[in-house]
Amino acid sequence: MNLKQLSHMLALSQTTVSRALNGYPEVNEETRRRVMDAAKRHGYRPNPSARRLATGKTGMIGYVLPTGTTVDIDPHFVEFLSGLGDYARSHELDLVLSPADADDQETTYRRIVANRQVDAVYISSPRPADRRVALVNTLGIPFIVHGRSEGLDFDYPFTDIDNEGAFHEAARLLVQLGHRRLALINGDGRETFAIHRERGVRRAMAASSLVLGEGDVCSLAMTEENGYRAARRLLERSDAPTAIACSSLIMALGVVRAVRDLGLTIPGDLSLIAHDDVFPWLKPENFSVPLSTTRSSIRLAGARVAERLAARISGSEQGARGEVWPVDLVIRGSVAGAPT
Amino acid sequence: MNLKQLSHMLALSQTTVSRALNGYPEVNEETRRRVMDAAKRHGYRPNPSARRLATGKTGMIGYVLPTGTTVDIDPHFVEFLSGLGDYARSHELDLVLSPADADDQETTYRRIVANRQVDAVYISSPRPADRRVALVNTLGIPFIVHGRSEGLDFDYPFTDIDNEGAFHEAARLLVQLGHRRLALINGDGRETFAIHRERGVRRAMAASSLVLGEGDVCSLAMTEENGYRAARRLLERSDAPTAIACSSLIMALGVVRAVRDLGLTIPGDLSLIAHDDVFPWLKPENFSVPLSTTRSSIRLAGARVAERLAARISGSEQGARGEVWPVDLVIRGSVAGAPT
DNA sequence: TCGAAACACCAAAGCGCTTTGGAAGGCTCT
DNA sequence: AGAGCCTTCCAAAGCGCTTTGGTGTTTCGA
Repeated sequence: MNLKQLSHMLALSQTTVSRALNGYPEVNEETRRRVMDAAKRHGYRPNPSARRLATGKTGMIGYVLPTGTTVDIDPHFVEFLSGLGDYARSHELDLVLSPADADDQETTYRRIVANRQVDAVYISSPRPADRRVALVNTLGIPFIVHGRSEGLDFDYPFTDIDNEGAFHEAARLLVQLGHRRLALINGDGRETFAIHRERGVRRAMAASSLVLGEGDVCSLAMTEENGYRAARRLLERSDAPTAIACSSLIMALGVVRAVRDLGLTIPGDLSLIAHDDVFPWLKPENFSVPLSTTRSSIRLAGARVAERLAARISGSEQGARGEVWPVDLVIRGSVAGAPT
Repeated sequence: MNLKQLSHMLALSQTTVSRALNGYPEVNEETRRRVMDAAKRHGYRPNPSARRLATGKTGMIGYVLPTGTTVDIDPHFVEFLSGLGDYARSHELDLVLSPADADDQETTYRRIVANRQVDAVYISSPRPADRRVALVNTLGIPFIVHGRSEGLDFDYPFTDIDNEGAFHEAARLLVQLGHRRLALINGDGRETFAIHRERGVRRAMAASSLVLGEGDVCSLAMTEENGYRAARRLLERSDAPTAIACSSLIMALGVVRAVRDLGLTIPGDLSLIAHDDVFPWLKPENFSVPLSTTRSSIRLAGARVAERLAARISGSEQGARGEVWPVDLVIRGSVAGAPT
């Protein structure tokens, strides 16, 4: 059932039927009702390929997925996706993932924009002076950055959490509890979020004339194994830290294992605070010693990004507004005063 | 730069240029070279929207993503996606995720097929007599099932791992080691993979005249917390199992925690074998007691599914061939003879 | 009563590609 | 030399929608 058939059946022109269906004003309400009714009754759905050729609108949002045998997709991605999908579903949006060589995403961005494959894109895990952000900005496709870049000479729309503030608060608490030697087990140091978190810790320490030494911060991919290795390295030093801030729950698993392997205890020998993106399958309160966390639901962020993308597509959002969400600090058993 | 401009610039018809570019035989090789050359020089890329309207081919594969605030996307998904993306990238395929109400995926399947939004789809986490499989089969779109359904009155193409065989082997080993009371901490019991795994365990036990009691199998969503709860429930019984087979590494984390909480040890009091889908961020060899596993890379499965989908789209694969991959049994420190 | 504005509708021209149905020219073969 | 066949190209008709640029009919103010 296509438009021609439907309009023929209604003894109307395609123009009128199309307009009736798309809510244009220049059509009699009575006629519109007839058209709407017939469309529903015959299950008419405009062919998206045709509509898309005519309008350029696709009803899809895009994401360039870095791939490669050595590239691991972040497990956070799936939670973000949950939120995004949740919103997208209620607005009849689809998401298209365009796999790209991790080292050459630019080609793919150019392709999807040139081909008008999607109405908008989002960018995640941005880095300082991120070239992808600069690229999509000049290409002129609507976009939202999940996270922030830095040092770009233009403004752009983003949704981020207050990573610096979160880790500032966490470190401040630890310092207040008497800890003098802190360490940070961070994510990939090239990403902005990691930089912000480090900045937060440093700022809190500086307020008490403490410094985070070169060896006190580990920036690694967020795996359990890396958490373990980093913790071992830190804790086996003679001036081992008495408190650690950790960028992910998964790494925290490794930290806990290292602590146990070394015959130490939490929080007796080490206080630990980790960032929690809120996974349904791994909860900080269920750690053998309940884990204090800086908490922010990445799923909600996904929904929000989708919402803003939709708003940008429809034109109801414009400009380069960035929004920064506060992060909760949740205290549980894994922190205590510094050992004397 | 569109076809009309390009053909005009070459003083050829659109027909000829189109055919030259698409490798049709009825065009002079010399001409083809000229066309190809000009196309490359001017960066001509056929507009996919137009091509798609004309041919119906989209260059995309589809996946219906169940969503909802109470629905959690499996973290396995992201690993599968890695593999899929890896293959898709090298074949210029994109993946479109269509979010759907988890309780009504049928509408979405019908929509993407009716709208010809994708060339093929894959279905994951199938259940016995899965309606989605039946649906896409009748809708006539090329598809591959990742996993298997059961009790369908037709054959269909799938790629699955030998879940039954894997858990049969695991249980057989445990029985050989003298264990008499086994338990299974499984995934969602409505899914085929879970049924197969249970079947494997039962078969191995039956061979030694053992049975898996009603209370010896827990079928739950694969979270750390559920692993913990299930293990506690099992281990606090007077006739606690001396060996557990577990369907996921994440649940195994919970099992290990429960064992520790109860003051028991692995493998002294409990032998544990878990299924490992091979996550980069959580490895069985890094468990405090290295975990024995049935191992199968879900990432490779993703790549294989993509490969088969591409083959089906191009027509080079047909029929309902199902393939079942063997699973490795990897013995590590978490298994030992039954306590006496 | 007339002209203008408002209303309700339509024919046809895109959007940019593929594909059908030729057609012109050169070749072979008898 | 003429029939028949390749080879190589082309004009035009789709694909199914939106949108432009109207037309005919009412309504309304002056």
